[in-house]
Amino acid sequence: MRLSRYFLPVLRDVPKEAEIVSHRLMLRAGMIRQQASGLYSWLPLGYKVLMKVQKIIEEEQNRSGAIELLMPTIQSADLWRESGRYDAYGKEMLRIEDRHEREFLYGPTNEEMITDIFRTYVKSYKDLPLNLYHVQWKFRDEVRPRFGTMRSREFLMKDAYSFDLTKEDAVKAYERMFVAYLRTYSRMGLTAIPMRADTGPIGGDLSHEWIVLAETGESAVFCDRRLLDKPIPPQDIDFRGDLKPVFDDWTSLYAATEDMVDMAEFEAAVPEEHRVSARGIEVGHIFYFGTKYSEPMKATVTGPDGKEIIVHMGSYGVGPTRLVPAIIEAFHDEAGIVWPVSVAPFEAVLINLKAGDAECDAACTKLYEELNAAGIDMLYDDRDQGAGAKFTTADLIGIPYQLILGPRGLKSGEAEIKHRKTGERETLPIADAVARIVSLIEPQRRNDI
RNA sequence: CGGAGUAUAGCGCAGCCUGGUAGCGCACCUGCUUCGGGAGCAGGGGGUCGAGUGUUCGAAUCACUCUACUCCGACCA
Repeated sequence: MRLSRYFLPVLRDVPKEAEIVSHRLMLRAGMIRQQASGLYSWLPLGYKVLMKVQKIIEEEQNRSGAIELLMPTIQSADLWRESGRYDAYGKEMLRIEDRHEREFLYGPTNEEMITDIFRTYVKSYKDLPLNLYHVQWKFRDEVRPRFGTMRSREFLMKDAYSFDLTKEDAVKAYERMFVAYLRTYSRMGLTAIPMRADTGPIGGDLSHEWIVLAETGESAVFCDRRLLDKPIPPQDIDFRGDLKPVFDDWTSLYAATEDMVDMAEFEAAVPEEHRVSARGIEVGHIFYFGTKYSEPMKATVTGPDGKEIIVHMGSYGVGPTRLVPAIIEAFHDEAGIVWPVSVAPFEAVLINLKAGDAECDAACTKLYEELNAAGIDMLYDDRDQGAGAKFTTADLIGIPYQLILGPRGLKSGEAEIKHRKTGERETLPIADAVARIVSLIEPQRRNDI
């Protein structure tokens, strides 16, 4: 993408409403625009990151055996009356009436709707296990939206729903999602720790919140430091095999949020030198809730013995629109965002230090085309601007690698590569630049971890 | 929902107390010169001062009402 033809409204001044660093940086980097309290437009740069995050989530869901579909944002009130949640949900649910005065709502979650789909089509135990998911906008009318898209009213969420014949099978489904989540966060460069969680209004008795440690986190968390270095299950892990050892390994070490923590238990379970008490951002939540919805909504299958069996369900949520700021909270410095390659809006930026100079333009255009051809997601800063402005923009929007070329380098036949994360700079022959950029980026795409 | 604030150009702000032609920086447009860490000079465009009502000869400024937004707290599958 040529920056001169892109839409990137970066801000020099920080809008005063933004308090936390990710919100400030998302506004300054031209990623989002607030349209009303808790409602945001995703501008091109932000949208690009959001879609990369979504893609990783989808890839890992698919790998684990979950199947993607898409349900509407607007749901019928009748469906929610069946589960009893229409009245129970309260003011957080945005209720809507259509022209025929029928009652609808903007979905805050989709347990009812997916259960309806399931009960319509799935009749035999032979069709289980089944895990259906979608990535769709949700609306929860939060009393106090804040922190930009971290806690917005409209937000994007991947929600998966598992259906199994028995609790034992449902726990296996839970373990598959558990492993998928470990891999999902890891591919985004995040260290997310599963913590025992309260099941809340959704109900059930097995639940984990996924927490990224960050100073600006909304809740206090307590865990064992050894969780931070645990290896992530590999790409070729067998999702049809026994995942209990992985689950047990991760859940054997203490980790709990402030709602669930018992300090005496924490201190007994974790040697002092391994204790971490910090703040964290919730970036996902998974539940097993048994027959809470399947029973009132009559989601049953016929079992091997011909008897009707109520299915056991779980739901598994992760929010791309919250993950983007969470990643920024984890990866930034004084100059701006420092994206991990796997979710960076562009993998590298080519900085033409003297746009308008015929030789510089020609050399940069050639590099740009070669990098595109090599499959690098490139931004080319061809604007007629001073070098300083270009460096500042590149740093702010956090592109992992800056390939810098100007008249001076052109004369000596050398280009420069700046590593955004470390600040390290390397000078190399222009002819080697493309191969070098490729060799830096490819191992960090994390498609293969 | 309790408490505290804010609202003036795209963004950041001054002006308000003490009523009298709406300003500054950045951004934007034109021209020239620049070009390795947010360039310089000159010229230029852009505003129902959040909305309404009132007081007044005259309201961004004073009074009242409303709305939006932010922060702290409570809340947060």
